[in-house]
Order: sequence, then structure tokens, then C-alpha cells
Amino acid sequence: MRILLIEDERELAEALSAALGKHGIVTDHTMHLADAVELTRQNHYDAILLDRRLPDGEGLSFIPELRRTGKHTPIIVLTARNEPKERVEGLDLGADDYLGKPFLVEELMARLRAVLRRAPDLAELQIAAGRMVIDPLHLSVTVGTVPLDLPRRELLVLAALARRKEKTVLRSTLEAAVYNYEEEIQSNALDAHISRLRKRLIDAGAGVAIHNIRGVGYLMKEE
Amino acid sequence: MRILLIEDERELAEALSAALGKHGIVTDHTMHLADAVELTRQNHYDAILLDRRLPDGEGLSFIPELRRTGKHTPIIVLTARNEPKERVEGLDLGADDYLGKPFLVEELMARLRAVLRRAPDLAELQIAAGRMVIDPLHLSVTVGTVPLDLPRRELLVLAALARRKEKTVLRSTLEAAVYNYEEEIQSNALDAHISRLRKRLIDAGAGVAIHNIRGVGYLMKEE
DNA sequence: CCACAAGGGTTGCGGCAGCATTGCGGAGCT
DNA sequence: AGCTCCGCAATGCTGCCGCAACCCTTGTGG
Repeated sequence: MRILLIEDERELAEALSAALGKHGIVTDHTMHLADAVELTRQNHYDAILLDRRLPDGEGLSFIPELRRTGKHTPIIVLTARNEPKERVEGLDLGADDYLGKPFLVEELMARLRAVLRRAPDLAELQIAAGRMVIDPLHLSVTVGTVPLDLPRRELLVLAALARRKEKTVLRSTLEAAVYNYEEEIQSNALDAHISRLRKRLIDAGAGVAIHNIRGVGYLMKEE
Repeated sequence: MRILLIEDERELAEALSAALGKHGIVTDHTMHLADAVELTRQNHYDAILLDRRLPDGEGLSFIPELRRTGKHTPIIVLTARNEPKERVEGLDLGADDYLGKPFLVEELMARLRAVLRRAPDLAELQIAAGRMVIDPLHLSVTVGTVPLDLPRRELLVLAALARRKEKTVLRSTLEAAVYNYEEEIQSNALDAHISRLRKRLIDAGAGVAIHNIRGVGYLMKEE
């Protein structure tokens, strides 16, 4: 799960990014509308969090701009401008939700889950693979009826592979699923996650196997 | 998939070439505009990556020069000159995209996919042949619903043949599809790849056969 | 019809790049 | 304080792929 955060208060952005990270969400952050348009062209986001007052303009103007490119990514507006009239304005412009600052991260998470539930094509709510059911929104994996708790990064890898099971997933795609563009990675950290994940999947009898495609990426197969 | 990289910083060029190689892209590299014109006359490229500041002039001047020869190859400008005004300049001259340095390889790949998507004649997104579907951008092959994982080089050969199935593909064309001009080849390595590929295609029941045209090249036929 | 040459097919070998595994230590959480 | 997560790096291993040897096929000339 990966979202774009458009927000000019650095502190809030960092706090949010950390909080979302704990929920298994990878966050890309920008302070400028201009960059935001670019980023949505380059990356796939499952949702977008949008501030209204931004240094280079009114955040709401971003919404029609994005829709014009044919994307239906859910957008949640986060703003101090929380008068009823302003809410209507935002939602009429195509925002999927509107949340006044200050807010609780828990509330944001709930609303995030809600809008994603309404857009099931973009981000599956549950992924089945082998004897597993993966729920990336609630960060849970169950094998049969037994819950399997995985570390955050391993879960992200698992979800990315399971989402495209029986198909190769490029190494770079996996890296994008686990790390945002600020997190540098200079080692075989991804391989290490794969390794540990494999062991856990075997221990749990998950009914899937992760194969390597040399020079390309990885592939999850059901057994 | 083969691209031309026009870039005078050797280190960057090598790093890029290596990174693109991992995505199954063969890169030719030159540091001089004069050579670039020559190369585009001799080879087919699916895209061109162009630096602006080059030892023998402004890279942008290459764009109209190329277009004048009737080629519509997508061009992505890579440059440190990343002011909005300069972006407009590049795009107005006919560049298909404009990317400021420094950049992430992932971003470049995404933009590359985007420009190729817009130019579907030049590089199909999926190729069907026999019971196979080949996706050269994602480096995957499936036979029916079963994924078939091939080594990188064999996959490049397969894609080059399938792209022109039922037509002879010159030996030199195949070599160009798999090797860049820095990679010397002094043996029958290509034949070896063909041989191994044939075996795998039979094992997988791919529904195609690779025939040789003596002294000319190879030909893929559906069964 | 045979001899010979040249191009192609196949296969084992070896070097090496990429991958797997695992212990370590810092960081963060409870 | 004790735990887990996770990046890092050292180590060993795997399999890709260039190479070359050897065999087979095709074509040509006598």
C-alpha cells in the first residue's frame, strides 16, 4: 500500500508518514503541487492525502487536474479550512473525503480504509494465496484460521508478491513496494527479507513458494 | 528493447546502462552528438535518452535533426538544467519527456514505460505467439496461464523473434537485440541461446517453432 | 554420387555475477 | 531492560552464459 501526501507543514508530514508507516503504508511526500502531478504520473498510489493551503496554490485545484489524466485515485483532503461550505467545495470538486485538522491518525486510517473499500479495483481488500488470506489494510495474514504475524517489511513484500501471484514481480517493483523514495537501500536488505519470509512461510505451512528469476525479480507460486 | 544514451558523464552512463540492463534493456552509449546521428541511421532504437550539455554542443539541437530524418523515436531529455522555462524549451522542441538530474532510475523507467505506451507501434506492450504471451516491459512470458521463466538473454531473443513472427529476423538484428556494441561476441553464443531456448519452448509446449534460414537469420512459426 | 566446405546445432566446462543465508549491532517499542 | 525488527556485510552457492569442441546438415563442383 502506497500513498502520496501533499502537505507543506514538514512536522505534520513527518509525523503522519511515521504513523502511517506503522500501519504498513509507504508514504511519498511532497510540499508542492507541481511535483505532485509529476509523481502521480510516475508512480501508482492507492490514495492521495491533500492539504488545501499550499505554497504554490490551492490544493483543491489538483483534483480536477488529476482526474483529467484519467486517474480515479481516492483523494482525502486534510485541512484547517473546515467550514461546512468549504467541505462541500472540496467534495464537489471530486475529493472522496474531507478531514479537518487537527485529527486523530486513527480517524484518518479509518477513513482511508473506507475510501479504499469503495474503490476495490485499485487496492484489493483481501488477497488469497495458497492457504493464506492477506489483508493489507489491517496488516493481517491468516493461514487457514491461524493468524500469522509478520514484521512490517516482510508483510509488504508478501502482499506485493501475492497481489501478482504466478507472475514475475520485478525486483525494482518490490523495492518500490517496501521503501519510499527517500529511503536509500545499499545492500541486499530485500533479499534478506525474502529469505526470512520464506522460512516463516514454510514454518506456517502457507502453501506458497517464492521463486527467484535470476536478474529479473521474484515469483510467488501456489503449491 | 534497445535505447540510445547520449551522455558525456561516463560514470552516470555506466551506472544507467547497468541499471537499464537489469530491466532487459540494451543500451548503446555515445558521448558525442555527431556519433548519435550516425548511430540512429544504423540502428533501430525504441527510445533515446539525451543530455543537454554535451562536449560538442547543445543536446537539444539533436531533436530537430533526428525528426528531419523522419524518425519519431521517443526522446527523454536528462539534464541538470531543470528550470520550468528550460523544460518548456525542451518539450517544445519535440522531446517526449524531460527529467531533471539527479533522478531515480525507477522514475526514469516509469517515464520510459509511459512514452513507450504512447508510441505503441514502436514497442508493443504484449506480444502473442502460439500459446505464449510475452510482456517485454515486465520481462515475463506465460504459456496459457503458466508462467515460464527464462534467462534474460533467451527472453530477449524470444521477444525479438516473436515481435516479427512468421517473418525472418536477420542474424544481426538478433545480435543487436541481445548485445550492445560494447559487448564483444566471438563465438556462437547466439546459436547457443537459440538452442537452449528451443528446448525450453518444447518442454513448455509453447506452440511455436524456431526455424533457421541458412546464412540469413531465424524465423519463428506458430504451429 | 562422392568430396569437401561452410553454416548451424548441441553440449560440457568454467568463470563470475547474482542470490541465499545468517550473525551482528543499532534502533525503537513495550 | 529485554525484545523484535531490520539494515548491513561476510560467506557460500547457483545457474547463466560465453566459449569451444564436435557433430550434423546443406550446398556445390567434379
